[in-house]
This record gives sequence, structure tokens and C-alpha cells, in this order.
Amino acid sequence: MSEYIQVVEDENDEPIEIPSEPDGTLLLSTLSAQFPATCGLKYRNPETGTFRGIRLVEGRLHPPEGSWGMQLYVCVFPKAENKRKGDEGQENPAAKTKRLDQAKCSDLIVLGLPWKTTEDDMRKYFSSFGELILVQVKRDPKTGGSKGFGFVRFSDYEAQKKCISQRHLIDGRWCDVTIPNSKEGSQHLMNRKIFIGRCSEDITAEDLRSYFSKFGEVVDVFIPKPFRAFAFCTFADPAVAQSMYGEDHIIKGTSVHVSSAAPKNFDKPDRRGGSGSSGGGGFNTSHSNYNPGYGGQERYGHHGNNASYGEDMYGQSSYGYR
DNA sequence: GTTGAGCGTT
Repeated sequence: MSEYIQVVEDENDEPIEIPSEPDGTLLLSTLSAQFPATCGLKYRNPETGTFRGIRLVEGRLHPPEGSWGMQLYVCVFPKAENKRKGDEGQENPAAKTKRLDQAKCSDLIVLGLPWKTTEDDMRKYFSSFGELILVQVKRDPKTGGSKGFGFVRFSDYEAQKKCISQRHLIDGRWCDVTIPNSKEGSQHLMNRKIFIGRCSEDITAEDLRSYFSKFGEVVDVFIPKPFRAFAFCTFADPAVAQSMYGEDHIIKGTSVHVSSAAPKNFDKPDRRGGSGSSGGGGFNTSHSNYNPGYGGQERYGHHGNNASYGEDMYGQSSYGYR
């Protein structure tokens, strides 16, 4: 049964009521719609006053005793920066302010631009979100050809938030906008996406699109070539993606398994030495290592595809490489 | 055969 759950970011805040799903679980996406960047919930054990963590499985938070009740739940945020061991005891009120202070605009990377898109095109498109103070298309210095990505920066943080919260149809291709090299950024991109495992080779991108469109608007399908028995499907709405995590589906007679799309580059498990925290603040989590050895030279060859589908079939070319 | 692809000459 669906119910409303009282949630606060900080124990002293006024609660916001968040709806659970019909099965009683709370989608992390529902929670993060009200509390961006939150990664979980905790509540105080009434008997001891100690915080208890809420179980999180496949994007769903599970009620502690079968029901959420009138209990107050407190958001948990990733990575308590600034906190040395032993400091845990005091929740200083500055903590919240600190997070708010981070709400500054940063450069945003625009991934997946059509080769033909120019800075003027980008400016035209993105200015609808707010005032732009940077627009760039990255090009090969020799050929002058676009590298298929660029950067924008807004002056208004609300514009930035809006912009990174959705996919963008630019000159006929779906593009992602996110914080460069940041874990937050990649998480953002992942939560609209499902990983489809156990695919058979006869399942085409077209099959996946038409099948998953039953559940919500599909904005992208990706099948690695050569065949590797998995695929990705991106929905316009993160809630659609997250509601499917953990499910099995039959497509063309094959049982495929849907789970969350993990970032390609996972953080190294061991971080040693002082984290090189730049004093500047902002979203500078510099710990994503992006595949240094990869050349990506195919991108410059040609646009012809040995993939199954033409680039214009859906107005985008996720079916080829690129 | 269950985790792609793209990250900035300033």
C-alpha cells in the first residue's frame, strides 16, 4: 500500500512527505527528486536513539518493519567531506549550509553531440535554460572536425540543475549533459538507464526499443559490438528505469535480466594518501579515471556503420559506434 | 560471454 513518508534533510528541518510505491517501497528516484544527491535514508531507533540505516536494494528503499509509519527519516548524503574520524558526533549546522554553498555553477560537459553541431547551434539550444557564460565545441586541431562533445556553463545554478536533469535532443541526437569527471555526474546519467543482461544475439536495438517503450519513453538504446550478451536502454524518466531494476523480461523468447547500469569506471577501492581536495569547492571529485589507454580513433574514420541500424532510423545513431 | 561511450592544447 502506498503511503507518505516524512523525510528531512536535516533533523531540524521541516519534513517533506514523500510517496512510497504501491508495494510499500520507496524509490530512490522519488526521494532524490526532493533531495537531490541523497543516497539513502536513516532513522533513529526509538529505543536507543541510535541512527539505523534503511535497506536499499535495486534502487528501492525498504520500510524498516513492513511499514514506514510516522517515523521521521533523515536523508543520507554521499561522502562526508570535511569530516575526519572522530568528528562524527557533532552535527554542526554549517554542514547544510556547506552543501548549499556548493550550489555553484560549474562547466558542464555535453556528450554525444552530432558532428555537425556548432557552438551557435549549442547556444541556440541551451540558452532556453538560462544565461550562458560558456559555449564550446571541442574540435580536432588539425582537421577542425568536432570531437562530438563540448562544454557549456550557465550563470544561474537553477538553469544548471534543470539542464543536467534531462537528456537533450540536439540536431537530431540525444545528448547527455553532466559535470565533467565527477562521480555525481555519472550517477546522474546512470539513473535513467537500465542494464539488460543475458541478451541473445538476435535481439536488435529495434527490438529493445519497441519492447521497453511499453514502460516509458525510451530515449536511447545501446548494444555493444561485437555481441557481448548485454545492452543498455535509457528512459526519459529515471523512475521508469529504477522501477525495473531486478526484473526479468522475455524478449523474443529470451529471458533477459534488467539491473542498474553501473558506471564504466568504478572508483578505485583503495584510496591512499591525502585526497587532493582542491580548496575551491564545487563538484570537483577528481577520482574518476577515464580509460587512459583508449584511443577512440574510430570516431574519426567515417560515419558509415557496420552496425545493424542506420543513423537516421530514429534520428540518432546509438546503434553504431560513436 | 551480465556493465558502453564521450571528459577540456587556454
